[in-house]
This record gives sequence, structure tokens and C-alpha cells, in this order.
Amino acid sequence: MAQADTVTRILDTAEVLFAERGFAETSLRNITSKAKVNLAAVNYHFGSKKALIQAVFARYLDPFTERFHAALDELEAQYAGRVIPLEVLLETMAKTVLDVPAERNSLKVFMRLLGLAYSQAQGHLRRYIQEHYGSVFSRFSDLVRQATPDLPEAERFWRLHFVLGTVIFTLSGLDALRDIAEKDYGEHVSVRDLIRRLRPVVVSAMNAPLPDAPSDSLPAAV
Amino acid sequence: MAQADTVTRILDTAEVLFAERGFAETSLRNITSKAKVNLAAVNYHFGSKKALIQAVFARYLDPFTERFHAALDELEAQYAGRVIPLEVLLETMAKTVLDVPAERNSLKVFMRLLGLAYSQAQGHLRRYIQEHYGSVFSRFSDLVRQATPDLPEAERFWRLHFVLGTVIFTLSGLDALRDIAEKDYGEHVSVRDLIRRLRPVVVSAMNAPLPDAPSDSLPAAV
DNA sequence: TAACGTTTAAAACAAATGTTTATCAACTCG
DNA sequence: CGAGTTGATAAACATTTGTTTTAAACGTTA
Repeated sequence: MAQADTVTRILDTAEVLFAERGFAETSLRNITSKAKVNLAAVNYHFGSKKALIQAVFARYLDPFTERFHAALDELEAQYAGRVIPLEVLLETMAKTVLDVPAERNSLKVFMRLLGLAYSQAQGHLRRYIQEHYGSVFSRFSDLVRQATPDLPEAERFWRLHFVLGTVIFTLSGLDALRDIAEKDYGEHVSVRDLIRRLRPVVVSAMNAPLPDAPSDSLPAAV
Repeated sequence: MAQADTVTRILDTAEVLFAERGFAETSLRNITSKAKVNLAAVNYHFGSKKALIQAVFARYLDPFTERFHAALDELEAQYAGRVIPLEVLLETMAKTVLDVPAERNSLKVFMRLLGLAYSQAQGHLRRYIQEHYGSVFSRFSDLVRQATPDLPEAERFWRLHFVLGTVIFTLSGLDALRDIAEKDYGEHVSVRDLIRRLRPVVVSAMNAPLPDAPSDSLPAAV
């Protein structure tokens, strides 16, 4: 079947180029020439470049949300009404993120795409992701709320985004950082290595003491 | 003097548009029309779009590095050979970051630009920043090293990037997050508010316990 | 004042972009 | 077999991009 082949070849090539150079910097001609398909094939199969971008995301996020929901189902059954500890929730999320792209051996691409989704202005993308995948995040947030009853509502919201920011940011900018790290230490780090390092940091961040009262008196430096 | 006026009007407009939409998505015509200057003025005054981008960064980073160096000088004099505590170092950095753009009332723009510098592929930018401003970061890293003698070399390197990631990521994507937060809590957050929340999180992250040994045996979820 | 370099203005440039069209091949199914 | 759908191909489309060019206006200096 030549059709499916063309479609997946476009997706495979597009996700790599998008991850490497961003959306605006990747032209359809870049994609089609590298994928060895006709230029018009993109508009024929996907309709537009925007739709292609969304399709690239969907291919990662659809299985991710499905598995994440399943993992949370299992967790809830396992804990049978008892509160699921924060560490377990974070661990589960990490494991799901690691699992999904393993099939296509492209965790790096997945993380980079997530980073782009956040940082890139592309309004349509943010809207698309929020609409299609907002529910999983809500569910996860709810569980985190139960796991951290002492945290004020707003504080938890922000901390969750802090740690998500850390993870996505470092893992999406991994290549650049890895270059620096190797130059400085000669040590090669794998993604799994990084996640191992991230875990205690993330947990400590979530469990940090509450900030001072919102008065704007800054403490003296010494 | 019409020249300087044109130059700064271009820079003022460019930095806002770049921050809002990214580099590739902002055309020179967008800039010049909004700045009410001639299209050719950009190439005349700056030479190219790349040079304009670098000039936009330089206008923030030059004063930042200058002040940051000065602040570190002061700190080293103050502590006279004794080790400067980590909290003080982080606090000093935060204060410098907050100070610099205050003049032009555009901290948001500054953070967003930093985020773009990280996430955007633009190779020339990363190279430019690393070449011109790498030394300040090295100096800061050294001080952090002295402040955290128990942390293994590589661990400190990564944690520093973790927390930098958190800060830049959240502050650069602030608008989007603020929208969600306001929708959920009706609460409006200022940048200073966010930094207040960030402080304990960052400190806890840096002081987190060391990760498990690099064996890849994942602990059971329960 | 006269001449010079500097800055603006408007137009034109070549190149690259996303998208559409028209034509042809391949396969399906009655 | 043959009508009809589906996909692939190449060409063309209209825009938009960064950059240059040409001309005029301005301001400084001799």
C-alpha cells in the first residue's frame, strides 16, 4: 500500500526536522525532498502544514494519553481509594513518557516537540493540545492534589508547572547541554541517566517549604 | 538626531515582536511598519536580520553581565574569602535579572528572549551568546561550586541547568500559564510573585538528596 | 554657500514559501 | 473489460521573505 507508506514517511521525516529546527524553519520542500515524496503529497494527505504539525503531535500524544490513563487506572485500582503518594505519581508519569516513543526510538524527538509546543508561539498548536489532551493533565492534577493536601491550591499549580518546565526544558534542549557537559566532563549522559538525576530534584522541589508571605520585603543578602 | 531615534525605535519594536512571535515568524516588514521606519533602515543600520537579533540580545545582556559581574565583585569583597552561601548567590542572580530590564519595563520580554535563545534552534544565536557571555556563567558556576562542596561535579552541573531551566521556562512562557492560572483561580500573578514562589523551590532542588546509584533497576511503584 | 557623507524613501530584486491545478498511472469493482 | 476512484507527479500560482538599488532629503563642515 503506497499511501500509508507515503503518509508515515512524511510523518517520520517531519518529526525529525521539526525537532531539529522548529516549525517555521522547516519547509515542506525540506520534508518532502528528504522523505522522497512529492511536494503536493503533504497538502493532499494532511491538508495543510498546520495540520501536518498537529498530526506529528497526535502520533505521540494519542498513545501517550491512552497509556497514561491506563496507568492511572491501574494505580487507582491498586490503591483502592487510598491516596497515591506523590513519588509514585511522578514515577508513573516518567515511565509513561519513557515508554511511548521507545517504539520509534525517538524519545529525544518527543521531548523536543513538547518543548516546542510550549515555547513556540504557534497559537494553533497550544489550542490543539489543550483541547485534545487537557483532560489527562486535569486528571493527573487531581491526583497530585490528593497527594499534597498541605499545599495551597495556587502553590501546587505553579510547582507542577515548575517541575514540568524543568523536565521538558532540559530534555528538549538536551543536545546542546550534552555538548557542554561532554566538553567539561567527558562524560556521556543518556536520557535515562538524566531522569535518574531529575527524580530527587523534582521530588524535593514539590516538597519545598512554602514561600514567605507575599510582602515584598527582600531579605538582606547576608 | 534622527539616527539614534531610528535605531532604538527598531530595537524597541523588534524585541517586542520577537518575544511575542519568535524570530522566524517576525518579518522585517512587521518590524519596520510598526516602528514607522523604512524597511531598508534595518539592513542599513544593522546589516542583516541576524545582526538585528543579536543586537536585541546585546541590549539586554550587556548591562546584565556588567551588573552581574559588579554584584559578584561586591559579594566576594563582602565575604572576603569565606564561602558565599548558595542562597545568596541565587538571590543575587535573581535580583540582577530583575533589575536590568526594569528600566525599559520589559522583564517579560527579557525572559521570553532568554527562553527563545535556549529553545529556538538558531545556531548563530547560541554561538553568539556563548561566545560573548559565557564567562559570566563560568564565574557564577565556580562560586556555586564553592557553595556546594558536597555535590559531585556532574551533579551540580546538571542541577544548575535544571533550575535555570525552570526559571527561564516558566518566566518565558508566563503569559500562557497566567491565562490558565487566572481561569482556574481568578488570581493574577506578577513576575515578582512568581519569583517569590520560585525561590524555595529552587533552593530545595539544589539541595535535593543525591540520586540512587546509576544501576537501572527501577524501584517498584508501591 | 557649496560639497560632502549620512539617513530616509520607494521601488525592484531574486529566492523561497505554502498551496493549487492539471495530467497521468494504478488499482478496484461492477 | 471498462468506468471510476485514488494516489503520485510535475508544473504553475500568488505571496512573502530578506536584501539591494536608485533617488531624494537632510545635516554637517569647509
